[in-house]
Amino acid sequence: MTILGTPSFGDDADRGIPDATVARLPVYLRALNGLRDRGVVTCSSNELAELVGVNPAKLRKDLSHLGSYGTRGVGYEVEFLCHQIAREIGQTQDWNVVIVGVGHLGTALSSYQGFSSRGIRVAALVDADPARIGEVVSGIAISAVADLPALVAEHDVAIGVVATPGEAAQTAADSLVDAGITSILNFAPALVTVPDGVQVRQVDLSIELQILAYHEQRKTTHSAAEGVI
Amino acid sequence: MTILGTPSFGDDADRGIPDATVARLPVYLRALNGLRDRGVVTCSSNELAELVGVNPAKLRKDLSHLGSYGTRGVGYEVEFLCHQIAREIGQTQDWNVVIVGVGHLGTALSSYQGFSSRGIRVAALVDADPARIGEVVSGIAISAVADLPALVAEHDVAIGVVATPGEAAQTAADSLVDAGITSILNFAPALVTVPDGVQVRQVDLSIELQILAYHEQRKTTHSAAEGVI
DNA sequence: CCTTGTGAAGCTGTTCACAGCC
DNA sequence: GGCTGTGAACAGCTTCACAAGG
Repeated sequence: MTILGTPSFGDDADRGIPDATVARLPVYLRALNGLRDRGVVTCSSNELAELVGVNPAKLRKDLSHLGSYGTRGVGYEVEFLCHQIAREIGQTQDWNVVIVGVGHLGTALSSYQGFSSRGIRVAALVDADPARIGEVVSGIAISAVADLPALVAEHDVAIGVVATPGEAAQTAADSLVDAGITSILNFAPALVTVPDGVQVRQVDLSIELQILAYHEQRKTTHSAAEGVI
Repeated sequence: MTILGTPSFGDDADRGIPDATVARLPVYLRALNGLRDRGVVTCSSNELAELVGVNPAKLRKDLSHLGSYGTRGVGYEVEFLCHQIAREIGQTQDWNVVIVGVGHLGTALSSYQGFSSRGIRVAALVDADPARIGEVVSGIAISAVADLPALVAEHDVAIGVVATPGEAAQTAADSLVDAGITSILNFAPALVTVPDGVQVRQVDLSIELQILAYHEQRKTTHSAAEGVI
């Protein structure tokens, strides 16, 4: 879950799809890919909604933002819908990313199976530790931070991933911005600030756990004060 | 960001804090801890809001759900507010978690600095590969999946983390449920289904990247059709 | 003065329910 | 008949703006 809002995205009233829908399209696409791989040809909104755990009406409204790609009385053609969603969220092209920080987390990300299967290619790894430069991780040689601008240009990198310790996150983000990156995914447990026009999505693994902990706590603190009639 | 809603949380109208607020409290708490460590005694809603990047009014409304802990004309006392938020989100006690799947991701999570600093203790590691049982990772010996119920009981584990490959995620979740776990954080790129009463939060690292890719694509596809007057 | 706390307004997202079409 | 697409109602969250209080 991404916590912070994305204030001031720059361009406004275009023909944009609602944020909430954009966040769900990849989920739909994964389910549809699964169906296609199993040879399913068509699929109703009810079936797909059940599969991904959302309300069927919401699913239809989401899909309606892409166009009228369903057939009344029948449903959606799986193959065709896959293609349309993939086009909309930019999965027809591969996206090259660079990971800054090759610790445990960076290593895990560089070999994350969820990336390769979805058009995301880890094109380069960068680490601040000079001793690690040249070391090969997941088939990629680690480069120096100073090489970022060259790497970005060479591999046409559009997105930077910060996987450093918290203290180094801001420095890493700054290096990415200096190298011309305008979209950053930050896994470090720290808030980073960037210039206007640069997108940051914050993924804080401990916050997710804390949300679960909050609900757990409420479960146990539940035997307390019950309303008297 | 967590994508899917959390339908049917079981108990409803209690005195619950809105979900959106719960998701932000840990962010506020981190910022406040930082301020406290730097010796800051009081803090206005404007300052804190600026720090974490939210609207000041939203911050005040969020905090008002905890009680009236501010002083008009002055602000909030940092130390006191830390304590109140920590109490509310259950950070006064340590939460023990078990990680299922000790690949790169599981290893990264087991040593994630963001956990230990926030009351989350990795109490046990479990892997399906018999060859890895007994191996020590981040100071913890890997156990067998069959030992889950015993581990959960012994360490009073409240939350399970799934860090397996996608194919194994459902099996891992099932094992956790069987062991009595009712809160699961799933990092595998796969949807898992669980019985009613069990909470799942899905963290899909590639979805976050795809959302960024969508916005990147819109930036570049922008030179197209501009409205004619 | 200052800043909090909060009604009220506004906005975004969700759900319902049904018309339209196959 | 079944299912999509969508207006309309609804719910929840955000923002404004200001009264209340130090």
